[in-house]
Amino acid sequence: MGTTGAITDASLRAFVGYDMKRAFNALQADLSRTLTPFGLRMMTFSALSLVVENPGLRPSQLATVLTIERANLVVIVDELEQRGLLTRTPSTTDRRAHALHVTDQGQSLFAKANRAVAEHDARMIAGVAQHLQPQLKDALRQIENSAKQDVV
Amino acid sequence: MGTTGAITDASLRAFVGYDMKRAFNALQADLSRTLTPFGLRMMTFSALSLVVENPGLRPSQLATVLTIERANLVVIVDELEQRGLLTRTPSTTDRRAHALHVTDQGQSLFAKANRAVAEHDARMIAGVAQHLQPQLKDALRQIENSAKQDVV
DNA sequence: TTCAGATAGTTTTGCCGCATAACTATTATG
DNA sequence: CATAATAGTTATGCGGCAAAACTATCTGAA
Repeated sequence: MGTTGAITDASLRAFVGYDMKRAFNALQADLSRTLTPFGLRMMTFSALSLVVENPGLRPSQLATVLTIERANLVVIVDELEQRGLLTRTPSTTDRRAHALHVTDQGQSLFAKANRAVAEHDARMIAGVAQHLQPQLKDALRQIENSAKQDVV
Repeated sequence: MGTTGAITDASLRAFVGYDMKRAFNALQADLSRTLTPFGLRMMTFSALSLVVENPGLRPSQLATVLTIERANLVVIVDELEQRGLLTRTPSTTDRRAHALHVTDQGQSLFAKANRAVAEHDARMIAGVAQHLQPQLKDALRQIENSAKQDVV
């Protein structure tokens, strides 16, 4: 067995950051399994969702919302475009820019994937008391804001 | 500017997983800045903390607690050992195994880093109502468990 | 009006986190 | 005692992500 008895991470458990890392890692691993049948990853699913919700979105805007660099978005859009899930058409008003639109095929795949993700998310949060669920989301958004403002 | 008006991610915001990803990413970025002055990353800080708390821990046990593969722990321990923060000594009872111990220098560095991380963590959670903070941690641990059990 | 600076998209490169496979040395077990 | 299991290690590769450098285009101020 071990050294003497049980191993403890009590010191780290004092940090909400540690709890978040563990929860998110476990959730992410499980979500990946949910998305694999659709040929999607977290990032490609999120990108698809945002283009569905914001037709005509430009790549740079999408990168901003996803908080990743434009450079990294290129391969994501490449992948989705090559699979015929979205289109990249030149902008009519700005010849530098492109407009992103989801194809019918992309819409269809997204609808199915979104249902699966919704079910997955429900499973994840099921163990949290109903009345605490909105407060949990509020707390997470508050932490996101605290972390961003802390940059200063 | 944009396409028409504001870009929305309301569809993704319905998922607690999305809120968690964003919160964790922001927190992690900020925590990295906190740890940089100590020459530590999240992973090396966590490893150091666990060895401080569990002297004589074996690498395989450490990997299990950190939920990473033994193979990846090697480089982490290598790094900490080369910096003189911990020692890797042969186990007396099992000639395959090693025992990890933090050096005085490691203890000293960890004490300082731990204080900085504690302050960082306090800033992160400061925006969450005091009475909700323990419930937030409970919820995160519950989600971690839900995600792990969902593998089945 | 023109030209310097900003912006959009892209390519390249590299680091970090993490998984898998394969290997050696040692221990445990049927 | 032979086989299986375990501890540590090395090598390899993928995904997420950042930084730098480049071209094409747009914008704003002298």
